[in-house]
Amino acid sequence: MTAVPQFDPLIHAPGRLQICAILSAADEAEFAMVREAIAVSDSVLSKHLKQLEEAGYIKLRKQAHAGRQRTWLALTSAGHKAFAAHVAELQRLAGMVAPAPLGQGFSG
Amino acid sequence: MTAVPQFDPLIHAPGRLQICAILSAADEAEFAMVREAIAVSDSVLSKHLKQLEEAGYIKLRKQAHAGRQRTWLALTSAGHKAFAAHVAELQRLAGMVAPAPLGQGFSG
DNA sequence: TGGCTGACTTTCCAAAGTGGAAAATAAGCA
DNA sequence: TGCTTATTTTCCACTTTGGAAAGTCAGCCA
Repeated sequence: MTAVPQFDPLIHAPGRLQICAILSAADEAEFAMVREAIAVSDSVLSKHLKQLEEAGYIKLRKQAHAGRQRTWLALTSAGHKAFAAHVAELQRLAGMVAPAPLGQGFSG
Repeated sequence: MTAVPQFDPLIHAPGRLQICAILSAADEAEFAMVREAIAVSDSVLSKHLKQLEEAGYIKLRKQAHAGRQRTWLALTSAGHKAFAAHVAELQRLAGMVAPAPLGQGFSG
């Protein structure tokens, strides 16, 4: 029985899960936009990004040539894969809910 | 943009998410079975269950008439609802991923 | 009744994770 | 050089999580 999956804690943490979700939906997102989307401080977002980057899940692109320095975030292919895998696990959980009346032979 | 959901931390924690998943799949599950399924110590499981119970998400049934005392766990309707809602949020994330054929070639 | 056993529950404590403020750093510009 | 904007680091507090061990409770046995 493999019904109970084990998640990637790096992605599972709410904040980072949200970051990944945003990046998964958009090709790229700006630091400030993400920070506001998940409602955390600069420092916190920066730390999350660092973790994701060190894991090779995202890539930071600093666009500094237009006067202002701005950081754009994007999932790497590894990041996409990891996130997709995590979501797949989650969907397996979802599958446990939807179907229905299991749990009949649970007397042992 | 409401693409970024906020999760119920009580359910989102890996251990408890797994507990809920198990209970969601079965009508009832035994303490020891769950403890082994999620690979934690008695004390840890007990504490998780206490939290879920205090939130009204699960109910403990002590069946002590057959000689040994055994505790059976089951989600309450509130628990089912909360878990389903959480999974729905998760599926919204999944929806952000699914559309595209990921996993093939990502030159990111 | 007293003691034993099995099945949790509680207490105590260490380790990890998370969050924010503030200082530090980087890049471009006056 | 000094200012400004944008991010990163450091420092620190708080919460969560996990396990070991002691405690509790119910039923059995002598």
